[in-house]
Amino acid sequence: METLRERKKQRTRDALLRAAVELFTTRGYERTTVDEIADAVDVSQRTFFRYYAGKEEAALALQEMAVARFVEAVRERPAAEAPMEALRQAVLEGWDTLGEVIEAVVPIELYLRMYRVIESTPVLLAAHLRRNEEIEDALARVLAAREGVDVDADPRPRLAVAVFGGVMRVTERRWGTDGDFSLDAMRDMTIAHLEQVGPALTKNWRSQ
Amino acid sequence: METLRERKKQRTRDALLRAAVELFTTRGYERTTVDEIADAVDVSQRTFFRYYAGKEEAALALQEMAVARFVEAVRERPAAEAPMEALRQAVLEGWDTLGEVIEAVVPIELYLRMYRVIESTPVLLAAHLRRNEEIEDALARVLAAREGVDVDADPRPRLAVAVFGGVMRVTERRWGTDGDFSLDAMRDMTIAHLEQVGPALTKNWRSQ
DNA sequence: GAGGCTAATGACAGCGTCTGACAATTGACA
DNA sequence: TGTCAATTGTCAGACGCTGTCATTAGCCTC
Repeated sequence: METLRERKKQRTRDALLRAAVELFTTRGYERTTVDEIADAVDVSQRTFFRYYAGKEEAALALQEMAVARFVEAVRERPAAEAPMEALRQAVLEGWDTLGEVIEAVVPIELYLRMYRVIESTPVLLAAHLRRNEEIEDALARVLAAREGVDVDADPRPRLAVAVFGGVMRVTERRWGTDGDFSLDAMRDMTIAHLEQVGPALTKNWRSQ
Repeated sequence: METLRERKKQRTRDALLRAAVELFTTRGYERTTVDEIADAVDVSQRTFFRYYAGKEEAALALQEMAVARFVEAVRERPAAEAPMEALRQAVLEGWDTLGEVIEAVVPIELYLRMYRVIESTPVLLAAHLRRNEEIEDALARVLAAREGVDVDADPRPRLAVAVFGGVMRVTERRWGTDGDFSLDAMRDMTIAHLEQVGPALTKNWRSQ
């Protein structure tokens, strides 16, 4: 079992995250200060920075949990699967099991609201996109290993992952701005968009 | 002809940009302060912020010039061209005429060095990626108009642009880290990567 | 070409993020 | 229980950025 010290740390860590997300989703990211977050948990500002490298990191922490799950899912996909299909299956798995990961810390509802905050806050969106690139890099390595090619010499792993990432970004954005803001809607949109990539690149858009 | 006031403003604007890029590429982005930039041009810190919204904007200003050119090139492509081909031609045009745009303010050499600074500085890379998304949005509208489809209802314009953007990002990254850091190398790599997108998505990587 | 008008600048004060340093507190473990 | 190490609070300060107001400098009219 864990030591008392570790449990205490985990508790303040979670409390800080909860307080931060709560404030971000109500008052907005820019208009909540680190002092307010620290005060809400009754710790010093300095302590906040010991748990999170900055406001940004706290704002993206939930996303990070979901993403870690997704990358793990890709790693565990059967080696026989084609690269794009492995990514597709893993991301769908991710959406289906999102609840388990998030609910351990905050209600899923808060996660969804936080999503929109990220999308509508320039500095957060920027940080989110940069993080996406790091993930794409990791995924390219996984795919390259699966297929037995050199990720630094052969551009195909990175290209495939970049295309997939691009499609997912389009999906994310439409999800955040369109009407149906549910996990099911996200699932359906993911499938639909992945099916239309091919046609969008090659076919004539007007003949429809 | 321009008034004296306008010429003076343009001169300080350029001087600030030159000083900023000069310092960023030698001392590094994080380790140069706004005060240092302002001092180098002999203006107050407050004046710097009147010309550039922040350090970030000054760091990305050169990129911004090149990108504006590229978007304009896409707009002027013949309407008969297929979407992806229009993007391809425009970006190649962009690389070929880069010198004209940049040399008006700083030597092209500085632009190339600044490129690597952006790529290796987390906050700058993040801002760069977010800006890319804004550009992709604009491009999607252009393509949609060309093809006569609704950009909000039909996902294909955004998907096509996202794929193109993803490929360009992979190219940028390899360009910055690989050996040959010249505009010609960038040109060749762009062509090669665009040719390999299709195969990377559909074909079996091992049968080669 | 003198004077009034307006735009540009400088100087100053202040807020918020983030870091380093040191002292005080609190849990771990013999 | 007493020692050691980890965690926290406090303080000082750097840096980015903004609002405010007085000062300067170009512009335009009479």
